[in-house]
Amino acid sequence: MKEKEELSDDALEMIANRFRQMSDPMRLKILHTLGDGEMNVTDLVKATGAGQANVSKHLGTLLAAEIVARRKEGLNAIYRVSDETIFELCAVVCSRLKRQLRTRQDALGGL
Amino acid sequence: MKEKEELSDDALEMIANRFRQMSDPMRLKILHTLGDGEMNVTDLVKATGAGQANVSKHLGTLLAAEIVARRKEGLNAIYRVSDETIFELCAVVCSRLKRQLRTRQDALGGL
DNA sequence: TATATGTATAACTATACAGTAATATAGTAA
DNA sequence: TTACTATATTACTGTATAGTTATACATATA
Repeated sequence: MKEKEELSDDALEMIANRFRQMSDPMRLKILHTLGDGEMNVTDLVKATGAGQANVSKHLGTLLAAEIVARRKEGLNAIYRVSDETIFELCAVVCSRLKRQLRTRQDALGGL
Repeated sequence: MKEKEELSDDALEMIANRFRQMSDPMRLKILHTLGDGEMNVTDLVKATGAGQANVSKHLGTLLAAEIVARRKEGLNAIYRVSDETIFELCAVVCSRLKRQLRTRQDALGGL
């Protein structure tokens, strides 16, 4: 009977790495865009306003982390979100942020 | 009627910042330790094996992000987790990682 | 074949930040 | 007062990485 799940340094590293994938605004933008459905790189470049090389690099890291998947269709590389838990994570963070901001507003009271 | 919640660059930045707080193994270790209950800095230093300045700095950023709270008792600064959603986030990531690793194991099949 | 298009990669720059050592600050005890 | 303890902060170093430019690679088409 263990009092609390122990976390090895390796486990902490893996968990931290997963969060690090989500810690960049541009990657979040790419993932949010892919939430609408699969898309090729060129369209992602247009949708995000980032440079092509930059988008490609972000997709590479997301692919390595198995957060997105890729299929080729002729010249196109079509990406999609393969790990739906990222939306769950974002939902938790978003609602927390909203609550936090609302609390601050309330703190201002009648100002 | 909007097709999908739009996210401003500021919102993306805030969400990314929250994830960034969770993207460091030492901060995760500190938070995991605090999961057992409130603790002062010296005990956190012992529990994590990190340097005092390092722990103090991490606690400072976590405090600024309102993930932990602090109360003073004499010389001691006693910290506790004030944002329980971080455990929710960790739980999602952990179960995802377990599933991912299990899938890879299965991929090896009878090897 | 040559040319154009979509994507990936290499090399580089600039920035952010984790960790450390030394010091400062604040409270306690002698 | 001085000495001690707990915590915070400052200054610095090294490393990781986001973004850019140029280029390479792969596939399609003329």
